[in-house]
Amino acid sequence: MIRTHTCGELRKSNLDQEVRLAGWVNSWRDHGGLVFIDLRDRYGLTQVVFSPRTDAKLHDLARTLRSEYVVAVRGKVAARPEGTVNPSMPTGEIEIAADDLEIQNKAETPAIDMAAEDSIATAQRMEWRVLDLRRPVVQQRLIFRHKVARIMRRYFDSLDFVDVETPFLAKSTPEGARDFLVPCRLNPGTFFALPQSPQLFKQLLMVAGFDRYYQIVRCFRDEDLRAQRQPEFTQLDVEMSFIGMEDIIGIIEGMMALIFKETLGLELSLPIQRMTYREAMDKYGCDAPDIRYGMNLCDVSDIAKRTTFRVFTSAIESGGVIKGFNAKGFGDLSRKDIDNLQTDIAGIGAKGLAWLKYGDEGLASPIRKFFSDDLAAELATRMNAQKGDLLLFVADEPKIANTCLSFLRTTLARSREGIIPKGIFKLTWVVDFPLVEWNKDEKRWDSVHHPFTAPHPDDVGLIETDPGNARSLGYDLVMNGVELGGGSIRMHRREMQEKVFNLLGISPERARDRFGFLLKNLEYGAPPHGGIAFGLDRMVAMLQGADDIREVIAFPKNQKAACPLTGAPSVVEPKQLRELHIKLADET
RNA sequence: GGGGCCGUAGCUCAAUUGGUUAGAGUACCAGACUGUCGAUCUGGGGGUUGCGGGUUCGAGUCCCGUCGGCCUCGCCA
Repeated sequence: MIRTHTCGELRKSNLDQEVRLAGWVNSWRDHGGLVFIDLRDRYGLTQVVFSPRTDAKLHDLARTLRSEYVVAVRGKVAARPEGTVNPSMPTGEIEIAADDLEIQNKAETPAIDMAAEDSIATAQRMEWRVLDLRRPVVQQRLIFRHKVARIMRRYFDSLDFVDVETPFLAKSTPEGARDFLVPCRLNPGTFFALPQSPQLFKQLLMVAGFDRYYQIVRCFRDEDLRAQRQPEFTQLDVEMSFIGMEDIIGIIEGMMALIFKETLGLELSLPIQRMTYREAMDKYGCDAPDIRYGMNLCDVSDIAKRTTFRVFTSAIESGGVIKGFNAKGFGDLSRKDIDNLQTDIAGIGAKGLAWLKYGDEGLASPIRKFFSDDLAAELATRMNAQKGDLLLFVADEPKIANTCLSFLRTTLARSREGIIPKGIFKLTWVVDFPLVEWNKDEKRWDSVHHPFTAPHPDDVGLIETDPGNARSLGYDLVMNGVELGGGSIRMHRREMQEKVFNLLGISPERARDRFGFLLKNLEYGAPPHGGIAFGLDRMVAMLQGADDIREVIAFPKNQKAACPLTGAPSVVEPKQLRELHIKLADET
């Protein structure tokens, strides 16, 4: 037996036991006489001491130990002498008085600082990910992830959900994100697609009568990356039959409460609050609002209309709105700061940024002269402006105004300590999403959620008369301004599904080609059903206060979707391509 | 595809207005040291300032290009 105990478990109660430990040299302290080694494994650190009095040869060998050597030691658990107890270590009351040492493997000097808490460049860490993963802080994040997944599995199992695996080699559905394609040797010229999600399969499982399904499953999307986005990521996927939105919400709230309780020891107060999509857009300008702090958006079109400021009045005349918010306490921003903000939102499409500061003599700014005193007072009251505040406004079509103001609100809130409370989690459901959204470029209606989302029963009539105002039975769970998961009740009748495909401009032929297997099966006894999918990476990262999901993925990709550790993706042998009947296009 | 930031020792960073031989901490190597635990002390090695070009008497610093990394918008049904 190489080890009898782990490096995290020995205590005073083990005194005088003869033990064997194995692990990596976390640090070494050579006193000429005594040599101290902190031995590390997944479970913790234990100090090993080598004395020349015990065995001179052993002591000499111990002096050659260096960082990250893999060693096995044998020795007796000893109480540390008075005054040398280390209270910051769980094993700090004891040490191993070594009487044997075997160097299992030497190690090159680590390329990254193994002791660093953080602040190692991400690129360095990812290139040396194996060493990085050896660091206890990094290991703990993955272990935390394991615990979350285990809680989910236990929870759904206890509620009679069945874990069913669905194919990775699936059919391409070009309607959504870009697919990763996989050529099929046996069928020249054809390709599988890696699933963007198991959406269609889980619906088919409902038709098949599985009733309650869940899966923790990898999904693939060939889109540009972000800190919150990887080309392959993990979803908790859930689908249920004979239920409505309230059933799903209830089940998920139970799950969230359990996760909070068992991982962080926090009581999540249920039910989780809800807001409509409209309310989210009105107050926060986005569909995933961060409700941990204020500075809510406010429509002041009615006031702006009565000013003599052409930018405002003409925006309203052309169907736009004037929205803004009170950047509490940001009255000390300089002209340059505000110009920078304006530059930022110009990239989103804003034509300008109007502002007023509330100073010693009330509102002041270059545009103050367009406001009568009464109007200025009305504005100040409406926006609860006080001395030291900065009022920011965007005049534009609602979508652009909302996007810009939402950006400004979050940017300013993040720029100063104390605005966003730390260490708290604020959740909200967002419901009553629109069914579809007008795509200006393609001149068509696109699904807000996906093409299988059922319309709100009260709004079915609007599909033909006023699609833009039809609500869906979709719902998102949002935490601290990030969408954790989203789902919907699906259409289980073919006629309704075809009606929506028709609205989306998906012809019967195309629908049959892409989703024929779903449509056909909907005619063979599809139960009412619905579900939800959660971004596991995101959830786990946020629960640990990490803002990059790479922190909770063992081997993540970089921003160019490449694996810095293995070098994937890479070119392949011409022979492989020939077998797949693939010829590369000439490109320079 | 658009916009922005960054690239200096293994790692984290510094280097005045463009000005002498590019520094510090840490890591590494050697020596000293029997109670350290971020050990300490003494000494040492370590650089194509990502790469290429340009401006200049002189470039880590300025300009152009390129490569790499990161952020962001588009995109992500």
